[in-house]
Amino acid sequence: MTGLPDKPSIDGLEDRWSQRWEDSGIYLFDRTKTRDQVYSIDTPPPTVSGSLHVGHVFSYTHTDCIARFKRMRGFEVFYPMGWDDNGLPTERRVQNYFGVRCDPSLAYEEDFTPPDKPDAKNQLPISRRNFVELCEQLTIEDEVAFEQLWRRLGLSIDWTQTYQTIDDNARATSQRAFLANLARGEAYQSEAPTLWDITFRTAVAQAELEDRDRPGAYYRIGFPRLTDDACDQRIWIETTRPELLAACVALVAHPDDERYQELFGTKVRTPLFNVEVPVVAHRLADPDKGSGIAMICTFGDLTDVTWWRELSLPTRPIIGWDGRILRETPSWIVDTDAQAHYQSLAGSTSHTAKERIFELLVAGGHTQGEPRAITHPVKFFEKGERPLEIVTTRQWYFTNGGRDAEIREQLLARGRELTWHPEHMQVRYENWVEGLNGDWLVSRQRFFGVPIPVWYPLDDDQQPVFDQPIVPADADLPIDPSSEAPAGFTADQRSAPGGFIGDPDVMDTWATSSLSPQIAGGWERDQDLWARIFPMDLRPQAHEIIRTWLFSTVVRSHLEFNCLPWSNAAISGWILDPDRKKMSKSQGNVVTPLGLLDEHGSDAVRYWAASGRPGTDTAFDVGQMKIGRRLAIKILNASRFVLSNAAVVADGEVTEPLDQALLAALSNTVQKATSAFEEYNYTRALELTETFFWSFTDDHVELVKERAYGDPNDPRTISARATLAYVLSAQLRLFAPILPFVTEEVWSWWQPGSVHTAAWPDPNEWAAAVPEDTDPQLIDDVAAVLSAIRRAKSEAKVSMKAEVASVVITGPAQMLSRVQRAQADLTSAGRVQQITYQEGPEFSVQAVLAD
RNA sequence: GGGCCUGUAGCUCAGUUGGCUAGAGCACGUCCCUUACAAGGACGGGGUCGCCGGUUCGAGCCCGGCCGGGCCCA
Repeated sequence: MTGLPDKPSIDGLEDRWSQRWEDSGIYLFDRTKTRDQVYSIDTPPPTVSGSLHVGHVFSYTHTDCIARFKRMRGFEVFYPMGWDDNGLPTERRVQNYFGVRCDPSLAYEEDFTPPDKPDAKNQLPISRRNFVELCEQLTIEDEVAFEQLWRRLGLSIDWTQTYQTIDDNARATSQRAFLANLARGEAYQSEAPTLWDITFRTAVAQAELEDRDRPGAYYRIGFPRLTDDACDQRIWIETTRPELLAACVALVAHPDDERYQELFGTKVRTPLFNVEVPVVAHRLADPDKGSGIAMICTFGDLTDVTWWRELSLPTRPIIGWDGRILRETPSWIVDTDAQAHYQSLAGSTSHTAKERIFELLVAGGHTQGEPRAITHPVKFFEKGERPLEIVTTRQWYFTNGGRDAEIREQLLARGRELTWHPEHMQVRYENWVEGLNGDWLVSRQRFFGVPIPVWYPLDDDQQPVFDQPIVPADADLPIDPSSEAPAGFTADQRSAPGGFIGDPDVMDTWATSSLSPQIAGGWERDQDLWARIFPMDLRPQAHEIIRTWLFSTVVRSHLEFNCLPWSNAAISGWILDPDRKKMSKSQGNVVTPLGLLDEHGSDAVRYWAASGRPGTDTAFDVGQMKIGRRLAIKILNASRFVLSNAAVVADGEVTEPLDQALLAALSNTVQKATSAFEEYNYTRALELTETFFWSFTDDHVELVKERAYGDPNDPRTISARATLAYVLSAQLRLFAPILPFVTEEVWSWWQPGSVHTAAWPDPNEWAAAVPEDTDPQLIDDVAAVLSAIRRAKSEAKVSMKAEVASVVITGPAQMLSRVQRAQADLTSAGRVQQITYQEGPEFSVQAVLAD
């Protein structure tokens, strides 16, 4: 006990207590505990190449409230923090910051120092390993700042369990898991049509797609029929991508479409390029779209890919990896005029090619009218700015149920096995899994990521033998195949006939972050730790990454361990700005988290965060923080009052009915708040606690004030003080998960140890002090009378100290008898000279003020 | 187009398995400088629970339709 301050303040509590918690190590994970005693949390690693915003503060607070609750419930909480520094955002920052770019073909330079003056236009090419080192260097600075913010916010993280998604451990874990998938046949390579971002020049997975509405136009193109060369009967199709005409492999209509029945099985000729293509039928052709008949190209969209695959159509690619029309005239264009047409398009972007081909179509009379403008959804890489193309490349995939009904069923079952908070978020998982249209494409043609840990032998013609990948030994992980040689080879055999090459690609960011339980929990690195924490208890995260992070983590765990990675998923909502829109970047940057914590105090900001229910989007509301701040101050002041009455004598006998009723009401509150917290509803728990607290300070404290000030040997005084002590202790513990700083401060005034390692209150804790038949209703009845007396004074515009000559209370007999048992407290709190009781059906109070 | 969530006081939100006269805080108004707290406190006004219909003794809650907002997926 450090004694009571004269003028308590909540300012400065954050620095003081976060330092003490660090010094005393109360959040460190105790490795002697076994799995059943542990509560383990798979914390989302924030992306470090940006800045934290209020949305982070919001959701991380939710998790911390749960962590603190579980800790007080007696669990040993495993609560690590990770930093997600792997991936594109960091790459771009490093390029700009240091003026370098990654060239994986270069060799590692030992003592590389980046240019003094970064030249953004003339970036210095460096090896992947050097590039990665710069990424690590830059992200460390961010991570320090992030950690400080989290400490300031009061997250009860074990800072010795921190990881980065690009550190040695994460890379080794990611590669180890990849190799395990490879050995079991769950990772495989395939040469296949792939969604491709032409800006970043990398493959993109289904999970990274987004549809954006873009203006486009239907171009009408006539295809002459082969059979009717006598008359000019043409098939008119409408397409939004006329520039792919040279890549056309067929026309397609719905099998039931009456208009085209006679055409199925016949052939037509592409205008301008004179290539014969069949007319085919497929259920995916939409009779209501355009003219109901469409051209199939290599590849205009994903439906083209489906048609190509299901109808065994030829492959006629004309788009290169840079998104431009291939320069070389394709072999299937044989006619001289057709070749000339093609050459007039070669090398141009799809935009230019589109304009050019329209001119050609007009000149040749192959089109009718002007293009018909429309707005249609176009697929984009979520981080990209140009429409995706589809190109055929060799890529690595993980099985994820997208092509295998059995695995899909198993993963759907995992989704049902998981406990979702709130429940309805499971639907998003189901929708996603049911809508998968292929396996998980994990290879990326980027640099700052975890390298795919394989090499390929080169044959005598220097051609890689892709189906015989060379894998590293587990002990050598992590490896970088672009700078290290596989066992049995020397470095100078790289790229030589009979030698080897490394796989140039890195893995998708999600391929590594989907292993966050494995990375943080020591899988294959620290089996002792792993056995104590896995499967984990909780995955907290936002709802927009259910399809990515949550799903991919379930996939990896299912494949590797045949179980769920955690039993609960708590999905947090978003922060909305006052216009009900998702808090935008510009808004978020104006309101910096640190500024908020400075201005309102951490407890106040946490209060605001905790008032947003799990899964519910919440408005950014400074008003709510002000309420939180007021609550924290109120806790300080009320506690000071309670403790200044030497209420520390907690073992005194509780004899007064009012006190007993209060303790009974407290038990109700504790019981309800506990259930709410057990259901991850920290908002409800807070609300219950807060409601009890305000009636405690407004009514109970006022009622017992005089009695508490009385003779320390008077049983009535002892009862008051003992009750205040019970109630204060319980309330501090109830508030502790939400308001860790102010509760710890008050706790330190009179209790040993930390409130955060104290036991969560039990509804039966003070049962011995409360007779069985105690009715907590007494509290509400007395409060109602007190309130009526105050109303009389307020209406008379007199001070609350004013004397009341007489009070007549009318109400049902049972109520009157309850009030009567607290009469002495009532008369002293209301300064009432005389109380009389009158039985009646309706409750009413008549107060006559003294002169 | 399909799915999910959501609509309650001027604002932000509670409202348990359907159950007396629908709650809280903020804001607003009136009052009170009271020995825990004036950056406080007491008291008060304020709602056709989005709209229409149905089930029920009884609907903010359950069912159907419509309207508005949001998200996910096509």
